[in-house]
Amino acid sequence: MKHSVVVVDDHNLLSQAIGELVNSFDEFHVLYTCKNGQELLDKLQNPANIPNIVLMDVNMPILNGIETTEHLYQNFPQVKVLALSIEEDEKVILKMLRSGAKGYLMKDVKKTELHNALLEVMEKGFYHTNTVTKVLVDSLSHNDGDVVTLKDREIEFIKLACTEMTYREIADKMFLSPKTIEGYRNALFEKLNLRNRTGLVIYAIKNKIFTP
Amino acid sequence: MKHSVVVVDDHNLLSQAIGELVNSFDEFHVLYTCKNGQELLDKLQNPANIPNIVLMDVNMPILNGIETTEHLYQNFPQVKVLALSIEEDEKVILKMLRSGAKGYLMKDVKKTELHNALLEVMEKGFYHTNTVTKVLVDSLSHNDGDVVTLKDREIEFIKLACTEMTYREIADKMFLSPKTIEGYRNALFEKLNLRNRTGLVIYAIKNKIFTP
DNA sequence: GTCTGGCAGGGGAAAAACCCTGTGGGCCAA
DNA sequence: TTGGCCCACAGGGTTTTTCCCCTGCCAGAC
Repeated sequence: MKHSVVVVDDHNLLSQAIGELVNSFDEFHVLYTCKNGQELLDKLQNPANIPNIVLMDVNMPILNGIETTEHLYQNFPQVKVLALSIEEDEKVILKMLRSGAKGYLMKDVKKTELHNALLEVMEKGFYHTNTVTKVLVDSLSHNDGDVVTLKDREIEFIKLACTEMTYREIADKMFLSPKTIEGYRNALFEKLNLRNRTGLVIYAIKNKIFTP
Repeated sequence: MKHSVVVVDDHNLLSQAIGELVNSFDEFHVLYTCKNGQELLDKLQNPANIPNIVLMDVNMPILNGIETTEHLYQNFPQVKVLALSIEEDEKVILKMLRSGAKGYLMKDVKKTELHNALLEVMEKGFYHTNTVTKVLVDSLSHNDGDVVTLKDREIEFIKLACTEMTYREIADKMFLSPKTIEGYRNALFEKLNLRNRTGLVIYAIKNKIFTP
């Protein structure tokens, strides 16, 4: 009997196209496709809808790949999740794996590699490309002790610093003295290792505190 | 005889999956797939490789969808380009259409809509979804006269302004006087309607001059 | 010739960046 | 209870950078 696969991706065309691809493999067939995590969880209420493998996009609206994977790991541990993403961001990869994904595929993998991944996941329980393995190894040596945590008020400030407002205007908006704002700024420069406001803006965007 | 289609997308899996989808339509077959615009142009040197339709991703490395479409429009006008993208940005859509694309599909279209689009492009020569039509109509009322064009040297400056360098350091790097750099900055502030460097950084990122 | 555009400078006001000090409230432990 | 400590907040004062206005040179285009 063929192994069942569910594709979760918010882009209709992609989920269908990937589904088509999966169906072309002898050992697998697509049970159904979903547009987001919520839709998948709804479907899984019916035991007949529980697949062997979920091919999950990371970036989705409503319920994203990470949250959904976490939920699956808690409630349907028998389901193997393979993450599928264009993201090469270390943090995202690690988050997915921590959430319980059995593998992480870049969207530019070849058809044969997808086939391989599906086979290996069913057989060994996991599949990791070289890229992902490297990220994992790096994350060990990488001094991950300096996980900077920002306070709510600091984040609020950063967002305002990403506009054309002067610090004086930001101070007014936050009902604080300009001097206090300087304090926030200096603290952030210190702990994020930045030289000036431009650095702060780039940091904010990189870390999705502010989205242009 | 079936109409020939070429898929251009930097993500291997996606191009193959979409190819699979196209092959499932009776009236079409995939000639080959490419990873970027350059690869396509290379292929087209051989007349046997000229397809009826190109399904082109907009975001690609090396030679992007817009430039490639422009080139095709100049040199292979008989080839119909259908843009395929997750981007819903008005500007991008307009750019693609101005470059000569015959249609613009969001990547979340359904299989049947892709089929429709392919059929219509072969028959009528174009295919536009409601979204795209709306953008076109909007672009008429929208004052699109202020299409700001930036010079090469200005773009070079903007990129450096998106770092933590001071203007003096930027001047050194560009082998110019700090005063000249001020000139660039002031000209940009003026024509982009900005107040300060932070505004410039946000502008650069929004318009993909600089990617964090 | 004139005109435009890239380049460069002087001078000055404003903002940003970097010092160091101080207050008052909450919290914890002697 | 009290003294010590941390922390958000705020002020004084100074240097550096940014921002703005106005002028001038020179080469290449018209």
